[in-house]
Amino acid sequence: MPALEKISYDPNAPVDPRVETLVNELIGRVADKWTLLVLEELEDHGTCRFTQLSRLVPGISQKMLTQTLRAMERDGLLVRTVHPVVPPKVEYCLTDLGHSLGEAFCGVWIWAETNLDRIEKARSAFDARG
Amino acid sequence: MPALEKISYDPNAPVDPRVETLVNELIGRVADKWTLLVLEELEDHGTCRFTQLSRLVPGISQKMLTQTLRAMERDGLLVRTVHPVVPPKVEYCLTDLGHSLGEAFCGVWIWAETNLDRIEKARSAFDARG
DNA sequence: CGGTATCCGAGGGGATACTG
DNA sequence: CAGTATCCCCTCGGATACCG
Repeated sequence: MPALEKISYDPNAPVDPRVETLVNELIGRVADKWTLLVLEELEDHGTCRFTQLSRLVPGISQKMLTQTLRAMERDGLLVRTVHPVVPPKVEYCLTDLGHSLGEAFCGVWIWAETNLDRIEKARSAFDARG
Repeated sequence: MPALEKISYDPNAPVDPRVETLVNELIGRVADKWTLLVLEELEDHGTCRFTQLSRLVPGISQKMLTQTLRAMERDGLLVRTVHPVVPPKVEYCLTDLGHSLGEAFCGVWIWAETNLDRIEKARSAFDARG
């Protein structure tokens, strides 16, 4: 497992509480299930079209895909390009900011993969205790 | 900004789709707003009591605090210790697994702090475009 | 193809009251 | 102190139908 501890981050550093609230909101927004799945697919496949994404992201509805893509575009995580042709062609591509978010989430992704078994065992043990 | 790119992670590595689903569910579970805030406070302050946490986590209701702590205990992220005294005294303490999750989320936290301004500008620009 | 509009049910989550 | 129980609102998100 890569050494994440190398990251220098002082949790005791004084942080403006207003900023802290904004950061919490931002993380809440960005740690959304669909956002993460769309982010993953765009990282893996590069530029994608709408229908392509709806096939790649398992279980997402048209509505949620539209909402998720709009929110990500608004946050500057991806760029939406409309090609003026018939039939319509719309492409979605991650920005540098989007890629950097993907990299930031790598640690969590690795953590989840690494500890999946451990957590399932913890759950079984907890449930067994009643 | 620390080099997160040092983390070796091949997104093209073949992953059992069943495992992928479980990982996604796990991340969805763990990336919960209240879970992250409780995790942060326990990292900063060490072992805490129930009422102490309810004061530390801004805006959390008793109900959500109870639910969040139970879920985290079930996942093996923290240990709940009941001291048989009157008045009751219950202490919550992160496990190694809990700490490792906190470290994994460091990258996301730093990303959010680093890019907060950039995202607010992206939003303003998007909203201005109509 | 790439959406928007509308309806609707499940459940997330707050407020309040009560208990060992 | 550290919860549980109840009520209730209100948002999230799926299903369906329609449009440029």
